[in-house]
Amino acid sequence: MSRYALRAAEQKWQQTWEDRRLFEAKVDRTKPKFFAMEMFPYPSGRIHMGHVRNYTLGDLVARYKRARGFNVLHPMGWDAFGLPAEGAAIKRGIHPATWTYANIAEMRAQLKTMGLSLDWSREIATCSPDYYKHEQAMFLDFLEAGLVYRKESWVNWDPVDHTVLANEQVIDGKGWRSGAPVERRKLNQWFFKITEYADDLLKSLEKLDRWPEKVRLMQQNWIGRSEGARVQFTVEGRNEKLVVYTTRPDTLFGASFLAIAPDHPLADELAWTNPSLQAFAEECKLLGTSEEALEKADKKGFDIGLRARHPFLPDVLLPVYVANFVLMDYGTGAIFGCPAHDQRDLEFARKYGRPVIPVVLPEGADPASFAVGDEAYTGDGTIYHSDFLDGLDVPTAKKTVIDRLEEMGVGERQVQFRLRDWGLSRQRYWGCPIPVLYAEDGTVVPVPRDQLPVTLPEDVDFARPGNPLDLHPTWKHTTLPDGRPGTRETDTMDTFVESSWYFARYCSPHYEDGPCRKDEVDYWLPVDQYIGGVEHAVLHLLYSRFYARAMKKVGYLSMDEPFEGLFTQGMINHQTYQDEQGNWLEPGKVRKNDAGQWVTIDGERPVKAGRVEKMSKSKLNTIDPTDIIQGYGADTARLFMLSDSPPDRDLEWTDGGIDGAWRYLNRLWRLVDETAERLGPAGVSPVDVAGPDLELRRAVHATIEGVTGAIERFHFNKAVALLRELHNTLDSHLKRNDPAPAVLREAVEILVRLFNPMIPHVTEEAWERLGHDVLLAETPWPEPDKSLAGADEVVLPIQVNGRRRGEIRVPKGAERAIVEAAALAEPGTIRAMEGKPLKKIVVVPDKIVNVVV
RNA sequence: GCGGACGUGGUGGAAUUGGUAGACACGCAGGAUUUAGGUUCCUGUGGGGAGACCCGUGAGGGUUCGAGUCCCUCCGUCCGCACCA
Repeated sequence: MSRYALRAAEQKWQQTWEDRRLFEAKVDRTKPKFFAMEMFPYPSGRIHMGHVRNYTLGDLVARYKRARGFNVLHPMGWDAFGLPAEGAAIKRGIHPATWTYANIAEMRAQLKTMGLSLDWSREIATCSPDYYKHEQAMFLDFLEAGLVYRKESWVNWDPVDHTVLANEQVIDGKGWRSGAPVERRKLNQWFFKITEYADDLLKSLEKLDRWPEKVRLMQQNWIGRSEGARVQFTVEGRNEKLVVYTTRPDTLFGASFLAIAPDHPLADELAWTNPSLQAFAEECKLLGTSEEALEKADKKGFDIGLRARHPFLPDVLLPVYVANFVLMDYGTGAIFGCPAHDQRDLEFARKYGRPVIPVVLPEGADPASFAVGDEAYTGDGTIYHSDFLDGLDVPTAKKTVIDRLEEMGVGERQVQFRLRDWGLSRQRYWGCPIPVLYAEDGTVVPVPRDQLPVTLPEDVDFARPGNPLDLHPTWKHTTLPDGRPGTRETDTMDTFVESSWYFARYCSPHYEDGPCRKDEVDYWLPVDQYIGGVEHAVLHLLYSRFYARAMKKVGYLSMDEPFEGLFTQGMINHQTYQDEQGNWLEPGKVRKNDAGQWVTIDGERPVKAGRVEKMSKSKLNTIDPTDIIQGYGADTARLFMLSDSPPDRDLEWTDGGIDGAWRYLNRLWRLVDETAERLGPAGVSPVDVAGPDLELRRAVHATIEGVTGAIERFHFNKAVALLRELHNTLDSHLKRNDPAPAVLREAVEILVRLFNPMIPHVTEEAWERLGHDVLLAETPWPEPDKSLAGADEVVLPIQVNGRRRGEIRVPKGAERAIVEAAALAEPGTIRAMEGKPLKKIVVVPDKIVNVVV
């Protein structure tokens, strides 16, 4: 069978599956359901290797579960809103919709060549009004339920993309797409109240036992729960109190100053009359928030002249600073500084000459001489210098001091989260319009439901910078329900909103009357296995968990956690190449010369082979999946993706690897083709075999068990290895003797069946060649014959003092005395014992024997 | 700085609860078939030694009859978070 015949076979089977609507899912309460889902792609134009890996993994799971008798839902769609479409519009003068739908068509065709067991009848595109009208309706539901609100706030402004970014989208102080340093701006923004669920989102992580530990930890850190207290300070000459947040109220007696954020309301107010304070605050805001900047940044403060009274020490007045290291959006935007027990406070105190008063005495330290040097003491110990707290340990002191603050009415216990509400407003065109209107006085008026969807205008000018919706001459001007003139909200939603509920839409993708049909989502959800990249560990995966809760609250869903099982795949890497000038070179433009050195393919210029890195356009180390599928077939690409590297680890793309997969497919086909005539009739199981045939049968059934277990545990590389091992075993049987036809048929068929979820085309072709009428895709997963599970005899390694010296063959489950005798009689044992007396003999039944002398 | 993961041949990687380290591949070497080869087949392939054997899972120590696996110290690589009070 040539490679072109293989390509033809792939098309044939893809057509057959489609014609028979094999993968279209329906509710069937007689079967257990299984919802297999991979992260849907952004329609950028072409699929890349990351998609191939993702969908190969998901398809293996879906096909395997189907064979195991599950009613499988395995859908696909398009995360179709997003900024690149506007980029294309600006650059090439194409409307974002045109560009997006053309990309979808292209990528759908590419995906179809992979032979995925997808239910294409459920395909969705989030940029379609059929999708986003439900998103708008849900927005109004959330608004009524108090889960969405609007407020003026400081936002992360991306000066290149001209839009606001969520905190999650700011990486090292830079926009996650543009890479431009983010600026701070004050704008009216819509927010999802994700913090309302902060506690639940955190606690429920424990129940997600089929999620990677790493992802749960990242979310835990992101939500960032801390327990502490709010403490009020009275400020001399002012009426209102200054409230600080602290997790160390036990160190209150060590306080030597207060500090507030540069954008704290008090700082803002004083800056009006104090130009140098204003200058200082401006300087702080300009300071980058990048890693390096923070590393180098000095602790800086500005004494604003106010004095705050210590709540327990009426004689102590603490100076109030504006400090560059205090953040407005965490806690209250104000802190008390206790230099002895906090490193930042210490640096600040040393610089501005504030006293350092230790109040926690480390165990074993001398209270008379203990002093803090360059490092603050943050450990446990005994409280001292602290009046009514003296002698307590740290946890008890925290409790005691908060109780006292509460009694005095100057503070309270407070749980604080690092998580902030999800700002969803984006000043962009290609997104879901936020369905609200504004009266002339600024009052918010929800768009009446019978006016949904609010669709995007098509005649848009992308040439001018800024929000095209806002710049549109007429679109935003409209009439309020009561007849007064009004304007539309011109911001669109963050594109993470669409991906936060698409799993629910898949359950009833054509339902008109709401985002999802209750009976359908109740049957299919939650997603049993979700597969995608770890880069979404906090963004998408946290938003979706919030959204499921919100949808439950307004009555659409019955569950909280959308993804019961999560698997995060590794990246695809490839070697990088550079010429002498440092220009990146494509893999196809370099080769190894006879001396084994890398050179350019033409001019013999030397090439520097660099690190193996994630495939990226900028480093030109990408391989186009379509080229591989055209040249070697989808099964080859799929087998390569599953071989060798565990799916959660990075995979290095190599030509050798793809050749290896290709050669194996041919070897598998050859086995089927060459033995097909010698097999017994289909459907007859071998019985009462002995000798080599029995051994072969045992290997076959052990492989069924091994492969099944490996797939269940996502050890796909192991599953491939076990199958190749069985193939090797079968080959050696074929060479040494002639297996009985029924035994040979069983071995070949099991090999083909176990390989089917990985390489569905060639195995389907093989199944037909083996004389079956029923499609392999409709054939159940094989069951191992338990009676073949164990051999009668086992080979036991014999160790002497922990070193392997020989082996014995004994009946399985042999008595200890027999095993010991055989072990001690083994020539290798006798030699290694060197006549020394036996001290001890350890026998692990059917495993190992260790003789100790 | 904080949190986490990992470290096994030339390479990717195997090794249920501690029980024959290197499965399965890639690569390499030698051989066979072929007009040819992105072909197939055979043999070998952790290091040392002619050999019985010795040494080997980042380094060092420990527990154990037995450690890649468990404990301690150190080194290195990668990932996430980062002035979060």
